[in-house]
Amino acid sequence: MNPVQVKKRICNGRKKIEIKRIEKEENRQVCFSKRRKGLFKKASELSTLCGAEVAVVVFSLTGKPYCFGHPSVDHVLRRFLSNISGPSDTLSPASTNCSELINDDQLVQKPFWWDVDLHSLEDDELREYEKFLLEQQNVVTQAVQQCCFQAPEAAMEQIDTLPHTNSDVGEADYFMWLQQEIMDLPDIDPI
Amino acid sequence: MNPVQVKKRICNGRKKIEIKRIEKEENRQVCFSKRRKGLFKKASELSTLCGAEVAVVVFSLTGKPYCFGHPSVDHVLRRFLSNISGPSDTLSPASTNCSELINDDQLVQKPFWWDVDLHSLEDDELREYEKFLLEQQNVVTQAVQQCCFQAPEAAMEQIDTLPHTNSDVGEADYFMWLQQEIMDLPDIDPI
DNA sequence: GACGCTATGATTAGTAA
DNA sequence: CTTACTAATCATAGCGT
Repeated sequence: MNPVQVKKRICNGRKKIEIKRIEKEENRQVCFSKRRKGLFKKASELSTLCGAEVAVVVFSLTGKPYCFGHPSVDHVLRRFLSNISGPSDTLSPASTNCSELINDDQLVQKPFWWDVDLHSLEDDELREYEKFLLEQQNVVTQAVQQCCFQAPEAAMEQIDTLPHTNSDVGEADYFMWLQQEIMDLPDIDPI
Repeated sequence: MNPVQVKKRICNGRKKIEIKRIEKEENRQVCFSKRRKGLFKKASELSTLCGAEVAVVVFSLTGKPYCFGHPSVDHVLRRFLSNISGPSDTLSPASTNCSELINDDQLVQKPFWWDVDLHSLEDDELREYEKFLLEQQNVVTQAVQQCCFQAPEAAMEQIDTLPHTNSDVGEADYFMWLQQEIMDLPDIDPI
């Protein structure tokens, strides 16, 4: 090994990585390939060591799909989807093989689709989510309080002036529903 | 630190791992918890660094589901399932144009995945959602108040005793994040 | 594109609290 | 069920091939 090579080797090694988008196209490509491989390996080890069922699905920026699963991607996704409820239930045929889960009411706590895995959120997304919760809650509590301590008609007006959510999807429907709720409930316990 | 402790510490450290099922129940449990966390972190890094879409679904031996996804589990799984099930799929049309969304950063204001289309919810689901918001909000506001008016340490303890969400998925991660948030923010305006 | 290399940072097994 | 700790092992960035 000559001195030049030694010097180069010294400059090698992983720098402390900053977790943000890699701008350089080629580096990003290489990093994706390596880390995808590493991710699949980790998933494999987890399933082997702990007897867990794992499925991983990855889409590259170019839209190419990669997947890993134990005992199979299909098996795990079917099991998972059978637990999920919500508007996306066009996937229901996939749940046919999960009778043991569906029939066992004791064991299965069926999480609603809005039961968020907060670990998956980036920091800014978490802050946005907190903000979202605050606003939504503000709307609900104020509306209920209005209903309890004032005339329902006043509550109606109040709702329209409340700070809304950051969602443009279904917002109108939400408030329509909320107003209906307040009208329908004769007695609401103050919060 | 007494000599006994020192001796024990010397025996610490990771042994060369053999990738096979961990027989000892407790060790397997701990290992699962740690490696699941690590797996999700890796997945998160992959999506951030390389702009990839990633979904990870894990079932523990006890049947408890955990999931991670960016931009969301649902999004990635829909895309995946629509890809493998062919053009005449049973999925909603909304899932077919993912690549367009991704490539058009300027035009598309990508809605956060929690921006719920409330109109699509059944009545009981709406009530559940309201309950979910109330509980989540309760946790957040009380925690923030604790942080503002008491010592952060007291807030930490308080958080553990707060009513949790109805979600078993990611609950622990949420509180982990919340605690981290409170520790990181030097100044929080009281609500 | 993929693979080999290697210093370095990241992960984690075993354990105790 | 978590969390902290430490040393041993692993993963990988930036190279070259």
